[in-house]
Amino acid sequence: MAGRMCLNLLSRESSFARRGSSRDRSSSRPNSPSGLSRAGGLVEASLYYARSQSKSLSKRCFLAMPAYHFQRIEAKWRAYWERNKTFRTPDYVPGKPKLYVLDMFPYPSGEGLHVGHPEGYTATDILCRYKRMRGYNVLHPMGWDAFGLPAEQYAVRMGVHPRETTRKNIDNFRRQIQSLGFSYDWDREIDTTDPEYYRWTQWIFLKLFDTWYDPDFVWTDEAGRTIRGKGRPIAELPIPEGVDDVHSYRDARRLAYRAQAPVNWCPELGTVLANEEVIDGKSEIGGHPVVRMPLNQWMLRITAYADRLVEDLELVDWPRAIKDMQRNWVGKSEGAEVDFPLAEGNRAGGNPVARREWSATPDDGTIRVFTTRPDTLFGATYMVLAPEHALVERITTADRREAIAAYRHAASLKSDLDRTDLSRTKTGEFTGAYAINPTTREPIPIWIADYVLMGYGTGAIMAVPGHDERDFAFAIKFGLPIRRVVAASLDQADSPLGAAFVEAGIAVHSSNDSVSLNGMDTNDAKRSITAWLADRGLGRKAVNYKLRDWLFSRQRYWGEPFPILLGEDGSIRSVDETELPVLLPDLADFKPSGRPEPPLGKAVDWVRYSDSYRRETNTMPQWAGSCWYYLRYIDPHNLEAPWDKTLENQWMPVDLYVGGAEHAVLHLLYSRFWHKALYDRGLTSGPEPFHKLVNQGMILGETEYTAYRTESGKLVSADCVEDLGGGLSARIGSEQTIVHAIKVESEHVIKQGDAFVLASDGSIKVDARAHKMSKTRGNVVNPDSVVKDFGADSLRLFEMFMGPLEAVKPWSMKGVEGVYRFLGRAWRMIVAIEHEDVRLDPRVQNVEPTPLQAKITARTIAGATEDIEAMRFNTAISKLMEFVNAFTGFEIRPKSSIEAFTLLLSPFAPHLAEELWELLGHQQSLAYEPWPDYDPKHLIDETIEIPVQINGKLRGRVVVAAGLDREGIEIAARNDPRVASLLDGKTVKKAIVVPGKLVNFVVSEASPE
RNA sequence: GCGAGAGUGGCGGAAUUGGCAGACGCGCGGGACUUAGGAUCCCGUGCCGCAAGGCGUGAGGGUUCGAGUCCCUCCUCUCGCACCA
Repeated sequence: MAGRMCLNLLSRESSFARRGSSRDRSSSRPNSPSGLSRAGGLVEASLYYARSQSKSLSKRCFLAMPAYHFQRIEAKWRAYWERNKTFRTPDYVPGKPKLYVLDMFPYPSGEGLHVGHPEGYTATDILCRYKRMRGYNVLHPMGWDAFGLPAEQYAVRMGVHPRETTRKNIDNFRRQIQSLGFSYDWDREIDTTDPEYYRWTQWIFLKLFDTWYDPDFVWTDEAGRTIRGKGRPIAELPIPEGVDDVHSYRDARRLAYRAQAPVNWCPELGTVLANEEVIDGKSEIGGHPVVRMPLNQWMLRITAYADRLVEDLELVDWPRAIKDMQRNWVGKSEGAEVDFPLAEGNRAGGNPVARREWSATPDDGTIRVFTTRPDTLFGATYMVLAPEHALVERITTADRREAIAAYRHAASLKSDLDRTDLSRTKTGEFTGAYAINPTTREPIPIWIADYVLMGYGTGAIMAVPGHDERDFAFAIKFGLPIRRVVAASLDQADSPLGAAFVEAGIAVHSSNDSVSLNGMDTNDAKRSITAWLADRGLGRKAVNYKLRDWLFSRQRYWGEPFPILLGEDGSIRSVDETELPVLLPDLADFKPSGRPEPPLGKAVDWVRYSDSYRRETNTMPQWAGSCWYYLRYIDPHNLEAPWDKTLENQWMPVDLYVGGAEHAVLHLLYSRFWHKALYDRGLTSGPEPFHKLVNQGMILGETEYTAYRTESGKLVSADCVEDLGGGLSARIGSEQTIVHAIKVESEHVIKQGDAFVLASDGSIKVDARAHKMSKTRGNVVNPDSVVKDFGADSLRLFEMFMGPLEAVKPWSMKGVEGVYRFLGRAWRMIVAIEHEDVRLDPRVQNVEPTPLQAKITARTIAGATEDIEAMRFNTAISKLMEFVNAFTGFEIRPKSSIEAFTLLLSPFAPHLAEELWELLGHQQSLAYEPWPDYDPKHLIDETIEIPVQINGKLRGRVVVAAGLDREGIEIAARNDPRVASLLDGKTVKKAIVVPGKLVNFVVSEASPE
């Protein structure tokens, strides 16, 4: 039976298709928006229907013509916008305020777009379309972040040049993005791999190379802010007397410098990685192991800007979480540096803690430490050096040499992963040497241990086991003395320490013949002891950062070449600006060697610049291009400069920046750093690039129900299942059994209490959750298929209707159908469906709205406008739905209301709205039509319904005049029959009347009868 | 462990400053139109209850005439950081 039905349908469809195609030839342009012949509409529409929807929606009726044919409509208006350059943004329009709305540009992967991309893009597009109608000159560009590892890895795997794959991927991304009808100014499209783009990336690098940071320079910027510290031209760097090698002196102080540094080498990826790209000792991309090795690398001195990067977070309107992450990443901590003299130096005689001058670098006989708790100095009972610390070799005593060497060797083999991931059991070795605690003058043993990191502070610590958890654990393990020097109160000065007491408190047992901290609170104690140390040249206030300088070179092919020449004599020279861009040489073999020599070394002719200079063969990391792309959009075709300064001043800062939270500390910190360096050099007009930042939440796959089954087929309740690393297992009785996950359809699951269980067996709990979309899970939703089945407008609408933009939320195909139905209802509200051609529904008439209609229209305009301004697109859409629900019930639909609705709909579903706008008799695109207005008087009700409560419980409702006073409302409430009967015989102790809100009678429980 | 955020129907989610909990959509139930309906339209739908009514915003306590919203304690989940001295 079903089969026959199908056959019928198919034959009907194919006859339509035949008819369509014969007409097709005679009509000049089926997609021509201007050529929407009213008579041709039917044929055209059915042609599209039969062709493209037959598979997915074949059973949907199309006899009631013309239904909502999104494919015809969307193709038509995309072509219209493109042909008319509707969204081309003039550099400047007199009288129009500017608005710069930026999306994080995508990395064009081979996978194509996923539904997460259009989430942020739709949000910004809605806002841009809205603001254009509000009279703003809106800059809304798009481009491609196309250098980087994945393209190269893919190219290596497939044996195609990355230039080819990149071009193909960009074309595909552009096609997909354009299919969603975003109002980008495509004339401003940029591509970071375009030599005309990366020429300027190299140019900015040269600026960084030409800049040194003067931390004490106090200056006032154009906004009148006083700033301490400035990046200044290297030519202004003062060269001290007695410096012969000016070149080396300068090179060591540039913002871009070469240094031999221990780096994160990832053999699998064949490149070094920045600290930010290493997670738990593994590469962020791919999760490959990373080892530390010393290499000569390009570094960017981001640490010079650490303070300003933190302070200037005050200037921007960003989510608190992102600001916290950045602050955390910079990791500023204030404390003191303290010098501990080695005890061996003492043998020569003299006072080890005699008054002396503080030296910039500690001498051989001194271990310098950084501490945030100088107030606990009296409790330092031993010291620990990082295994890599330079002094270890020298101070280790002969009898400890072997053990120390073994420990250092073992530590060097450990990857960062081993050092952090393994249980926090402390290991270490005693060096045999002692240092002198400058406060107690006691000799204290010096250990090495890998819980002290060479990369932070001075690579050495004073260990205060009484007041630091790590030191406590170490002291317990190795039997080192633990001394209390802080107590919660004075009477606890001698109470034993069962664990480290790390909070602030009162200093105890902290005095010698020249200083006493006893009785001071922690803050005072810090100040006092720091002053005492400074006075003796033994210490000083100090600030430390977790932030490291940015490792900026990669041993890869697909990146920007450095505009740098290396001399035979080891000198470094920049390429002349006029020689930019330094083109990436064509290489047939661009595979990484697996060793730290970059593939560019294979371009022998390219490398050889002259007899005495060869080119730098490292390339820049992927972040380089994205650090400044927002500036290039402003002036994308400028051949003379990266951007015109007047234009920069006019457009910057970016007013709204929308993208994923995964860039919280990488891209967003790096680009702020570049922007500040450019600012210091007078190249940008403000200190911060992005004023308001919004992170869209991740879109998860559809909610899945998972049950668990043992290998013998027995079902196991989900709360017994645990993941013990290797795989899933369940505890049944006393036995541990391997289990497997099986997918359960939602109709076989019911809710019981707060858990889901199998409908067939309530004792078997089932996991219900949405997972991240991934290829392996097979839950990835392809926007192309959504566009094909439901149209771009439906996709856009659903992306916004799912929930708040910032929230993580699961995808739902049913939800897409829901908004698709809404668009269909909107269409049928305006378009006559009983005719064969596309024409206005006769109920849409040029008449005055009724008071009710005027009220609904005004409310919809007011509500939707407010919601769009606040980026609450989900509730804005629900208000449009309410409008449609109301107006489809009206037999007469005033054109003015219908037009207002169409304009309100247009930012969300622009294709459909343009089509309706044309149908309503307008010749031009609605893109610049003024946003609908309303008379506020329609928002005010003449009568309102007020809830009446008795003892806080809703007992009735009364309708009263809107402006009625308290007494009037109370009388009305008392007169409500139901309320009156409930109040009968009871004593009203109090009547709370909130005009316009509610009435609450407080009555005594017992009635005095 | 530290930091941030979030827990509301079967599901996604609404709910100015404390003032009618559950807008809107999905799903589900019923009906209409139909040869047919996975189209469309109409009605219903937090839970318990025949009803009257009662109970309901993770749990417990508090403030208040009144708490999803404010305060305290706890639980769960998500994200970020994680031996940073």
